[in-house]
Amino acid sequence: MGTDRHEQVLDALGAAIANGSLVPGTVLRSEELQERFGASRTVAREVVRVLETMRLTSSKRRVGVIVREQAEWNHYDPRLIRWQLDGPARPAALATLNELRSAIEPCAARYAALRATPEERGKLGALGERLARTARARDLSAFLGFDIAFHDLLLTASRNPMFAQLSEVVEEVLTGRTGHGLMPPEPQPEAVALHLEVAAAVATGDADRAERAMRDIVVQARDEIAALVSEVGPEVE
Amino acid sequence: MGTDRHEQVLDALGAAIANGSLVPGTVLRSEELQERFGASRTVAREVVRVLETMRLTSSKRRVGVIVREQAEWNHYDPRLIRWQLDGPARPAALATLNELRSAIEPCAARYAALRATPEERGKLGALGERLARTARARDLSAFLGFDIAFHDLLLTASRNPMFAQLSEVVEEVLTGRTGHGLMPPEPQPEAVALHLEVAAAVATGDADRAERAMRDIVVQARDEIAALVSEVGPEVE
DNA sequence: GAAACTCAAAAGTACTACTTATTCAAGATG
DNA sequence: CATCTTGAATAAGTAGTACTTTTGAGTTTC
Repeated sequence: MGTDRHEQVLDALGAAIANGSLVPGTVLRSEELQERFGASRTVAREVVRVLETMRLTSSKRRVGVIVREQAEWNHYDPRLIRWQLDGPARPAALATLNELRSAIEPCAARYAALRATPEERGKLGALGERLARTARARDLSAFLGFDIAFHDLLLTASRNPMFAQLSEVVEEVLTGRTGHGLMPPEPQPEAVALHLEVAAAVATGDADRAERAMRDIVVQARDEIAALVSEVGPEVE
Repeated sequence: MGTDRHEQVLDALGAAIANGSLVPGTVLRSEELQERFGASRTVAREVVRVLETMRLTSSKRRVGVIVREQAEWNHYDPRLIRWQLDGPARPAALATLNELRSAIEPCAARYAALRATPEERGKLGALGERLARTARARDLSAFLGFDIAFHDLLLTASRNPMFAQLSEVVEEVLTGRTGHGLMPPEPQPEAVALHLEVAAAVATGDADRAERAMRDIVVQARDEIAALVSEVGPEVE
């Protein structure tokens, strides 16, 4: 297995902090952690080190390991994102991530139009076509797959490593959306057209047009979600 | 001192990876690391653990510690950002970070208009005023301070922890810009007016207007930098 | 030549001993 | 009585040794 002792304990303790079971300010002693998780001193120490670099905790001599305020956490750590998505705050986490992606993607589209390789431009067009085909066929799961591939490729082609890293986030948001009834039962023709528009703009290197089309996409998604959420009431922070 | 052994070795090794001294694919054995940095086994192991969680390295039994590809790194880790900014790739890193902030801030302005507390709205207006005053007085360093405070407050008021975390990034970009002659010798009246526009839009809760004004700000900054860089030639990736 | 088997190398785990910094409190000093 | 000093207790930090597990690579066997 790829799950050694270290990872098990890290997941357990990290998730406990991420989902609020261990409120900020809580003080843990490393000896206490060894008992609670049946881990050796070595494992406990290394787990604490990792949590410290994720800024979930800070260690002080003579005091112990202190759970930090949420505002201090490194919210971009993939592990933390995972823990939050798997916890009770999943809806709030998805909302946060969706806001992030809606901010990034139009800008990523712009730079993709300026910097994508010829291969990437071609492949983006091909993905757009497949997107349109699966939409017509109402094959929702295939559509999702191509949608994710489309957005991932665009982020990669932006040649900005910080944008590219958000592929996982976009994938999570897109799948999370279809999985929770936050998507119409069949892909909207408008959205498909906009994807083709983005691909065309990238193909011709039209940065402004690519950005505008992608902004339309995320705005549309935002409005849809807002409409659906308003029926239930907004999520608390 | 706050600099214990662990941190020293982490900084040394992390920086070496971040600035490319240790190219991806390089294999390090933990024993080798102990010698090179004169560190104990404990320290060497914990440092490797941390680098692993930052996705700068991966460890495999029977092989060693492998330096990962840049694309796999967690580029949002504050430490990694620091190492890159302090290394030879500083210009490229600043460009990447500037693209990130220019993507985020308009969106952050939108949500700040929707979710800021009354106190925050007031304080933002006050900062806008001080910004205008120092601009008129041509006090560039005071202007920078208020500028940073303005953008930080806006990000915080967006109530999105992932946006709020980028305060450090914005601070770095803004200071890096003035520090390297990438700013006019005195603040541009247009930029100041746009900041006041953002503050006014947030005060009245006008999301669209806040987003638009902030977008104008980052676009203006982008064009200025592009104009100055084009004289020297574009930075390589 | 392919599959199974063995061996050794290096990371992972565990444990013990020692060092250092920091808090808290008792006691000295003004 | 207040304040400063000192020291002891505590918990994290560092060091080192011993043992376990995984796995890549060479070797044997069919």
